[in-house]
Amino acid sequence: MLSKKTKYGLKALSYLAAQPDKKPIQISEIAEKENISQKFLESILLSLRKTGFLGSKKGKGGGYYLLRSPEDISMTDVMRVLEGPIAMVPCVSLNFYETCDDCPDENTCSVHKLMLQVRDSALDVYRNNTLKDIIS
Amino acid sequence: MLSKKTKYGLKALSYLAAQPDKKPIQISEIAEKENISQKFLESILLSLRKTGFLGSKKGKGGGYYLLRSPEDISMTDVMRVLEGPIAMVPCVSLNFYETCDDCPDENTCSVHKLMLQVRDSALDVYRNNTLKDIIS
DNA sequence: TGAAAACTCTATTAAATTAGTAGGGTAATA
DNA sequence: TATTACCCTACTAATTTAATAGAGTTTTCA
Repeated sequence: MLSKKTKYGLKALSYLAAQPDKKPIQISEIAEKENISQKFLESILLSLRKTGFLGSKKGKGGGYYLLRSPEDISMTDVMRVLEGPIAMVPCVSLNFYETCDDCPDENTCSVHKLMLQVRDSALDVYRNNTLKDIIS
Repeated sequence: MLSKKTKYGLKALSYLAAQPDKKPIQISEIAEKENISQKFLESILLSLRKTGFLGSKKGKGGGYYLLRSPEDISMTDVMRVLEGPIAMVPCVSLNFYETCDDCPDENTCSVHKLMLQVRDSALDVYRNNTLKDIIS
């Protein structure tokens, strides 16, 4: 299941991408328009800023804004930051790989085999979608 | 993330599918060979029996066995029983559909748009894999 | 220059889910 | 008829999620 954090993060990014210009948008505006708890959204936007997706401006007239164009923001990167691993098991994860302690051999593991395909198909989708693709 | 229930369920089904004949296999044997807590596995096998994947035989020489051939068991059905919805959000689920209470319009929702593709790609994988496919 | 606006950070918590554990009960077979 | 093995209910510890609270800091503009 997609976490609320990811869902809200995607909505916030989409909201910013849909703006006509690059002016900073206040957290309160995004929270209200997208029906998100403001405090929760605060922490999500903060993590998107720390990972290079958003910039922020303090003080009056401040807020958050996209650092790159929507067509340059891949869903692969966004999902990894917000949701974590794309793989459903660590033993097929590209960026968060871990061995299964209960599994003697990955190569003969049926779960491994299936989840590898699921990961690849999900990656395909994320790689073929930028922020621009999902807002139009 | 894939739940342990699903992981163990898949492993148990694979173990049964890999048997040379259709003799009942005891829970204790599967639990030991696949490194699964026996009591936990009990509850998983029970749910697979109730949903028509497994049969069981009581008494001495009893155990669990597949009711259908591995090539007739689709991963789509197995995943829905073990893991639940294949979709990552209820608003794109075929079998467990629910509206989002925070979302005014599905058709313009970027999350909806992305997750629809992810669901379809996952479904493709599950539909193209039977139990036989993942054990060989 | 100072007050308001807006971001930043830490800590806490309530609810839900997961992954088991415990223990008794029931049915079938040799 | 005793043993084997499935069946069922209830409980619980750990983890994660989704906030909530509240204080603090920085920037801007009048």
